[in-house]
Amino acid sequence: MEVHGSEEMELRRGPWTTEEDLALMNYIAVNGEGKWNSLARRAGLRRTGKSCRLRWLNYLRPDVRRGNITPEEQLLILELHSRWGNRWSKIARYFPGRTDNEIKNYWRTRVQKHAKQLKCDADSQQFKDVMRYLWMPRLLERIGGGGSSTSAAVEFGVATPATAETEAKSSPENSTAAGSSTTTTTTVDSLSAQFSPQPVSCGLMQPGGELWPESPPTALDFLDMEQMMWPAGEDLWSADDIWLLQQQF
DNA sequence: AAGATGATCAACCGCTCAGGC
DNA sequence: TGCCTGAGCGGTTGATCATCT
Repeated sequence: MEVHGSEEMELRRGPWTTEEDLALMNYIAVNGEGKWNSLARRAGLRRTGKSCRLRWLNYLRPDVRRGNITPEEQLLILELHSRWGNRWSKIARYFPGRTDNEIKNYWRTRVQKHAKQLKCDADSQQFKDVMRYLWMPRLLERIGGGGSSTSAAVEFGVATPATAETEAKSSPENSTAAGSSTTTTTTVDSLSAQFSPQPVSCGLMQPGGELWPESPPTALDFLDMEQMMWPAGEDLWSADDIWLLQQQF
């Protein structure tokens, strides 16, 4: 799409062409990234610096990972979002090769879709309970390949389907922010340990006083296991699931 | 077969912040 | 101190594709 205006303001918008991609990649390969506005001019691109930066970071970078979000990644997204909210870039640091845009899109399309199906807000406590007591245990089952989900749940600090109902009914307060934080801490700790046996400090403090890892160096190896890929088109929730959940709201 | 509807995701926009002058 | 620029973040939009009727 062309933008009308003076010669110097003849900026392009919309989808990038192959030629533009090549020009950007070639320029960065030779000159490196940064100073995006001048980079755009020197590379001969009629794009804003912002647009070039976004295209590079979200699409052209060689280490960008594309494809389905794995159950492990979904689990970690749920955990980290419950902790930090919509801090997408912060969350994305735990997913080597994934962009904040991709994680944000996943959340908006998949997670918020389920909240909508349940007729509740994705930020509501009700939905957080569903994620904690139903969604995450199911993801753990997937990760465990249908094996011992209970032991996996203990390891990851997530309620199993069998225990969740009892716990939720007997003690609703357990799912308050304070109650969740204990479980969440354990879960993120465990996930971080799983993904990053030798974490690199980034200066962020966990509640326990230990430093968070900055980027999990072994996560890519773990997450790249093809057998862990989420089957295309398969959804976590069946129509029956939705109906049953709706009865509880 | 065709139009309607929904889902996905690339790209844009507005805003904030940091650093240099 | 204030202004400018670069960089980054989160929210939103719109094009495209898939599915449904």
